Amino acid sequence: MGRLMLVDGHSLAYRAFYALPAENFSTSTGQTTNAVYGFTSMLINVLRDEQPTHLAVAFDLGRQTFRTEEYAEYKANRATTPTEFSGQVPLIREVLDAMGVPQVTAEGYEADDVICTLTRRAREAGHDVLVVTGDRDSFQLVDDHVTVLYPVRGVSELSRMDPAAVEARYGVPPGLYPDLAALVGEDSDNLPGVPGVGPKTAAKWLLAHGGLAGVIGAAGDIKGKAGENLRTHLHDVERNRRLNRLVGDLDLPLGPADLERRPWDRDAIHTVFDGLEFRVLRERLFATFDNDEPEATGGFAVEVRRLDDAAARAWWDALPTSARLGAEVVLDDTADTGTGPGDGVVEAVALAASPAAGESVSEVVTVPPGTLLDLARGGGPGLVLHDAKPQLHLLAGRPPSSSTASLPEGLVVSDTALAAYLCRPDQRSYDLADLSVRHLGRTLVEGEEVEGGAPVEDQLGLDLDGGSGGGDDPSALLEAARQVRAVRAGIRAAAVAELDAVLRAELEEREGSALLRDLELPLLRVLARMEDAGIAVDVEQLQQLREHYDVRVSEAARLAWAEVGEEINLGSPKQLQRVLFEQLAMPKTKRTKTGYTTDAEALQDLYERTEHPFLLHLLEHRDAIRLRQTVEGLLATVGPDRRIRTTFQQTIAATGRLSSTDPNLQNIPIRTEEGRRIRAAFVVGRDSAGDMGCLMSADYSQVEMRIMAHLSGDAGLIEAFRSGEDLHRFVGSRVFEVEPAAVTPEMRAKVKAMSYGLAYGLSAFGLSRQLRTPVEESRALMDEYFERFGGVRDYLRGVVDQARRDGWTATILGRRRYLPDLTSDNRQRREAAERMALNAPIQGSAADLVKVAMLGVQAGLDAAGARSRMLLQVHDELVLEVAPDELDDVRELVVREMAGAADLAVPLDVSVGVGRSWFDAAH
DNA sequence: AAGAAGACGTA
DNA sequence: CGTACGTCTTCTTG
Repeated sequence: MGRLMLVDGHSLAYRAFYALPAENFSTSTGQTTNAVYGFTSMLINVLRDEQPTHLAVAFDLGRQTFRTEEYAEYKANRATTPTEFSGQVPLIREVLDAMGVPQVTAEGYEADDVICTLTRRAREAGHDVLVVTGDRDSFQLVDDHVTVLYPVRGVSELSRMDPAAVEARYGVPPGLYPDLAALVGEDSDNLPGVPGVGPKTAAKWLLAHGGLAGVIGAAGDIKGKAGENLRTHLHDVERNRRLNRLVGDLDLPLGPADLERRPWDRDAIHTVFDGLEFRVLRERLFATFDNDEPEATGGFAVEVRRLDDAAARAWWDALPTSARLGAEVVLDDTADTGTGPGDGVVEAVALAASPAAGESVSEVVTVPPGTLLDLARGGGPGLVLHDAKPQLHLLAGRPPSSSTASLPEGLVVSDTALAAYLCRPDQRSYDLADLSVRHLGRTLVEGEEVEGGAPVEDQLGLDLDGGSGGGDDPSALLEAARQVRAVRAGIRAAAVAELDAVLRAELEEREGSALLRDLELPLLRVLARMEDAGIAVDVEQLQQLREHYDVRVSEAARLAWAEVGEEINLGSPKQLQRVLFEQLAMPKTKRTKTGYTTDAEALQDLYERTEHPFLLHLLEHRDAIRLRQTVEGLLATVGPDRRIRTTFQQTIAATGRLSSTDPNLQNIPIRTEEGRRIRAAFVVGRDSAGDMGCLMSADYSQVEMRIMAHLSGDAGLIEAFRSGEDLHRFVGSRVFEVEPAAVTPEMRAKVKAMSYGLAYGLSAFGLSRQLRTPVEESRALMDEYFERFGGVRDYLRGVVDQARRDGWTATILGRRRYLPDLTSDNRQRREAAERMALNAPIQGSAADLVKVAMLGVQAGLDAAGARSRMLLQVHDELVLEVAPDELDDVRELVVREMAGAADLAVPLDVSVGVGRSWFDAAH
């Protein structure tokens, strides 16, 4: 006895398509996903709620069926299927494939017939059946063992149609429903019924005459207008009944026995859901899945021994020096350090040796952090951490009094988050629990992820909530909590140990091992030291700036409000749209998903056309409020030592770049005069030994174009860089066939935009929009450009071809980016992937170079025992704080390391500036 | 409370 | 209809 769930795929997808606003569901590549989302969401819910043992989804095959053959008008009233919808059906099928759900179709028949056939056969096998469909014809299948779940109100709610429900709704038992539908007609199928006969009349007749045959037989006796209509439409009614009868004897490739639910392909689900950008839905899916089949995804069983200093030393010494230990700090987050949320005290480090084969319970020890650091200083086993940098900060203690620089060399031999990132840099997170599920097929059972933290406590037989069994001895409770923390960290350490082995093999396969070992891993410590250092700011100057911008904000708002006569919220695009396009009836701008854009470019354009002063005040307000917010954000993060400490993210950007958060110091304004005042507030500070001398900013000039020249081998471009001539002037003189000296600023601007656009996959359309010139002109420019620099064109083509063949692009150092969408049937997705393929080797190689340079600079500073230190990296720029007497040495070091980061076909040009502030150091 | 959308800062 | 990010506000949804 099982429970078979049969889903009408098209019917539900259609419901979802119309229930969810398409504009709210699209991927970054422009694929609409509302139907996929709605369908999948509904499926997850219904699986969760109904727990079927068997499952299949039926799909229609085209529009030609035996019904259209009998009656050409069948469903002919339906508008042609929107392409937005049909494009999503294959995606839904991909989701189902990944979920291991069988799909059944039958040529010439509809999904309903498939469902009817499977229902019959399942009933014969003794199963109960649940039919999930938005097609009312299926009500004829309902009986004591067959229930239809019928969506009402969009996709969020399913109505449970059992015999009683059908009868309550239509006044007839399920068996008579198709008779009733034949009389009443079905608009959605273009089947007209008897005029003037609705469900009430039809039910009355059917009950009085025992069914449609009876009604037809007694047609002559039925009085009134309705009876007359019945007699003139008998033919329609009989036809309706033939068409709405579901076929129950199809020859199908699959029977109920083949539909038993099977394990889902986690990797496929990740791939599919990544592509669809369904993050929450994936979590819901796994939540449902894990609850369904816990035995398929056992967690980590650990046995934790707490070692004191002496025991830890003995344990450590017994390990082979080549051992790799999965590690995770044990954080006592109940200890209030008074320094903010998420802080705590490292009470121990959990260490897990790689498990011996067949071992089901991992042995984990926890050791005191001080002991561990001591031991590691003497060499021996290395640690593998997951997302090591924050843990290194915890281990090192809080700057400025402590620094990760003090941690033992060789402490961390790998980082599983970095390894996973190098394997697949496009993921948006490298959560240990996700990776564990994905690569180990094991659920990382963590207290936080389960209601009430049950699993770990269960494993320990503890009751932390202070309930009846918990006892009220406070020290016992504290001890129990400590043990829970140790077990949680121990589980993570055990997972890391296993993950390390798997990811090392995977990374090796992808030829990324050296990148991890020689670049990212050493860089991790460099970044940690930069984060430790922070950058000094002039707080008073920032406060003055805030006031200055604040005045600008108020003044601009006042003037803007005066122009429109009401105090609208100038930060609300919605209210702005109302004022601009309705109240002031300005010409419409570019469309967005929800209306018309009010971005700065559009506002500027509108101003040029209307000269309405409101627009100027609005732009002024935007600018000022943004600058004020930037300053406020910075002020909020200034530490007690007047320094700002960012976090560099090493596993976010798919191209290999770093990113900076909390606060983001990679997007401090520079383009406008007003914005640059913020840069001037970043100043040289002091270290433990006293005042530093100056800030130094060193950046690569045109690094991406140089990499393009190198990678393409284009003789003209290489010559441009070797000649020492201004790049854009040189290119302009070639493209426009004039002497370099005769290149006008306009010509230079055009080729400059073209050159930079190349690396982004710029189109003639995009170029024309940017240059505000006709498309033909920009196309001509592109043609001329490629004519002169044919190597560039050949290279760009070659990159995409290679990536399509191999599935990935690679940088100079072999950093890969996988782009499966290059072979997508969806043009939008494919072309977006092509642009990424063009850009990834260039942006990524630049990122490689800067990282190499950073390692070199750090090594040079360390070797010299310098006080000077690196503070920031802004993609092609390094910012350092230089000690007074080290300026010349550091300048020389930085230029040497940056320029020598790679041996390219063109020189790497580095420009350096120094000054009291970041602004002054700009050059 | 959490997420989407729109806007905009950087390279 | 140009790549890669992060963060803010407003608005919508659960």
